[in-house]
Amino acid sequence: MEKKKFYITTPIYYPSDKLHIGHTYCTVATDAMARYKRLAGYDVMFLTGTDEHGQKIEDKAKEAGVTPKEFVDRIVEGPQGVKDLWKLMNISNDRFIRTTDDYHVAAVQKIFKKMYDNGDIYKGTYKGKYCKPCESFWTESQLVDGKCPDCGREVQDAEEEAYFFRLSKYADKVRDLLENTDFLQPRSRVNEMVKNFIDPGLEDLCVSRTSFTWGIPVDFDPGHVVYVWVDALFNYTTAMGYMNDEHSDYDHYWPADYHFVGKEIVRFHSIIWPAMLMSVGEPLPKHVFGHGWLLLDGGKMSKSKGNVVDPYILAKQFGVDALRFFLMRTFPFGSDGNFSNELLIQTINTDLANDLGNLVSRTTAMVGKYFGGTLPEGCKTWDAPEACDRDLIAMASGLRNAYEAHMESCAPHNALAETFKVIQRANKYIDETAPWALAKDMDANGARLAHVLYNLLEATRICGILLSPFMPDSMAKLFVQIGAPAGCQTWESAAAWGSLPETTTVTKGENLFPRIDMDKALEELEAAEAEAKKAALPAIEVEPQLTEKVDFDTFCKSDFRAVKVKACEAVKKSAKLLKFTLDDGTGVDRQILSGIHKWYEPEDLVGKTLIAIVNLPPRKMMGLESNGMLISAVHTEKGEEALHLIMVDDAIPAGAKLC
RNA sequence: CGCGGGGUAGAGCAGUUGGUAGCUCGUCGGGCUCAUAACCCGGAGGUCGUAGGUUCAAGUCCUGCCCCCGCAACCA
Repeated sequence: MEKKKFYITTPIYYPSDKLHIGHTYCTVATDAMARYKRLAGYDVMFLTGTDEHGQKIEDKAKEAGVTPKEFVDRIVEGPQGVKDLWKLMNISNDRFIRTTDDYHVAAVQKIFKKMYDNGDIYKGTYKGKYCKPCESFWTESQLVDGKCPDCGREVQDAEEEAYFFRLSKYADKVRDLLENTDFLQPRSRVNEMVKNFIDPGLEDLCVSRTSFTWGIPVDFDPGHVVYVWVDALFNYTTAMGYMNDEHSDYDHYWPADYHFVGKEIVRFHSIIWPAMLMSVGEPLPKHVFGHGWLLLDGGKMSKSKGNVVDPYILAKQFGVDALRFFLMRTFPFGSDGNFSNELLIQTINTDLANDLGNLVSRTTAMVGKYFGGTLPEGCKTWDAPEACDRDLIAMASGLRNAYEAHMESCAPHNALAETFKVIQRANKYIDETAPWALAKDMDANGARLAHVLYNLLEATRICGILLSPFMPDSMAKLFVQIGAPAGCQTWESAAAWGSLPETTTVTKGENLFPRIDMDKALEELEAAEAEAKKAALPAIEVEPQLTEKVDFDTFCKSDFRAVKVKACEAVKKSAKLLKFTLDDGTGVDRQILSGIHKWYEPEDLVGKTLIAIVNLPPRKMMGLESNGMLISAVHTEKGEEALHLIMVDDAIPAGAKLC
């Protein structure tokens, strides 16, 4: 029988900046779901990608002095870029689409034309507010105090020729889809969409722009580019081969089973997307799931607040699997959650180190200690099971079904909670059966002991299978440690108690999840964040040039001279000051104080030829008189001030005037 | 203003179709020693924002009010 297909997507992310923990959250969730479905025997297609067009990217690229394509290339393909991040996070996407890919561009043009030909896209005028200096259109609601949100200047009414999509035509059908099917999940999002957007009446959607060029051109009307949502939303189909020959599995995988999206773009996916698909006559995706946000200190995470969390730092510090697990275990998938480093560490310690890691550790240690690593034959069965045996076996055997139900309703946090109940039950089982007591008389209790340990390995194995979509690498290690061969790592075997061969050999390996020292880890995190922040600063910065002019005479009044350092010493009790004794060509030593100890040691400067301005009025510093000022070049490097004394050719005699 | 979400033990959160209020951390006490100073058991601690209502029964349904957060065309 052919396998059932399952097609799931993440949003395509907007690469105007580095991705943060929020994007990671969504992608990890999608990945866990995809892996779960593969485990359960589905033919899975998992798509992610990047949405690379639009004004903002055009602007950012200009700022960086590169072309838009170069700009997105760096963020998508470059070091610590999008693809790097997904590789690091062990994301198992089958395909990756970039909206700048040729086949997608061509397909979108065809799609646009198709909707134009069938009358759902028409040419009209886009009325809005226009800011002349910024050359930007704004809607009424975007304005800040009635002024341009970018520059704060006055805006004026303006019209622009644009194409519109007849969204209004599909209002009733979309309403029906939202209200009477389980298309949009969780259910609470339905109200939000209907009340906010459909009830007030759906307006036609502007789907082209002329105010910028970084987009897919409308091929039959030069000057217009396709507005982002037509461009972006159809990625889910073009990546499968819709309207292009790059891929050929559109018929196989479409419609998508799930679009996982953040709650802020639910609207586009639940209203505009179905409407456009209706227009082109293609089947609708089965479900859109709008998940919650990760909040920081109860507020939104954003670049402008400067409070984004960097997944690279966390993964490096705690491990990829621990981070993946934390994200899925802690936050109810449909609602917002409060992210904190403390919570992350606590979750890792409680669930992974204390409960799971320790369970594996104590179990394998005992099999090693009491049986040399291999349990004897016959340990699978026991004639007179005790209550705790039955309880553990029942819980572990029933786990897969409970887990499956939660995964099917997109509640990975609950699936994990169920799994950890079994792990906790297993730890308790050790206390109840007290294997160390049984081991004292192996002749009498050896068989019972072997059975107890077998039960523990089995419970662990089942949990390991069900945790593997969340922590693939760690569970692979776990299977090695408990001696579970491939045949008993399957979905089927997760519901079949007793799958583990009786005489497999356990290997006590390294700790799967080391316990984390909270204070120390927080300190290290802080340091890593500070470092990252520093690295993000511009490499070299210099003071902006002055625009105010000085007249020539004023300039000439400044007397710059070459001077030679006869002696130089640090000023006592001063962190910064160096005292220079200089030959300025007059025959009388000149003393100048300069606050540059941070950059130079006095002994290194003796004999150098420097430049000083010599007709500044004398000034006292730390009780010493300074007659003039040494000239240096200053700039900022990675946020730190840098300074270089101007040193000139030693052939220049002391006292030579600069002009 | 509108719309959405939230207000549950010291902190952070769960609570599906209304039926004895749970979890993690912390705290207090006990047990165990196989294990990653981990594990197991028990105690203390909540008038479930507030005022009403429906009901034999409400954190859970209805109404009013108070406080917090988010959204309003491209930040998951």
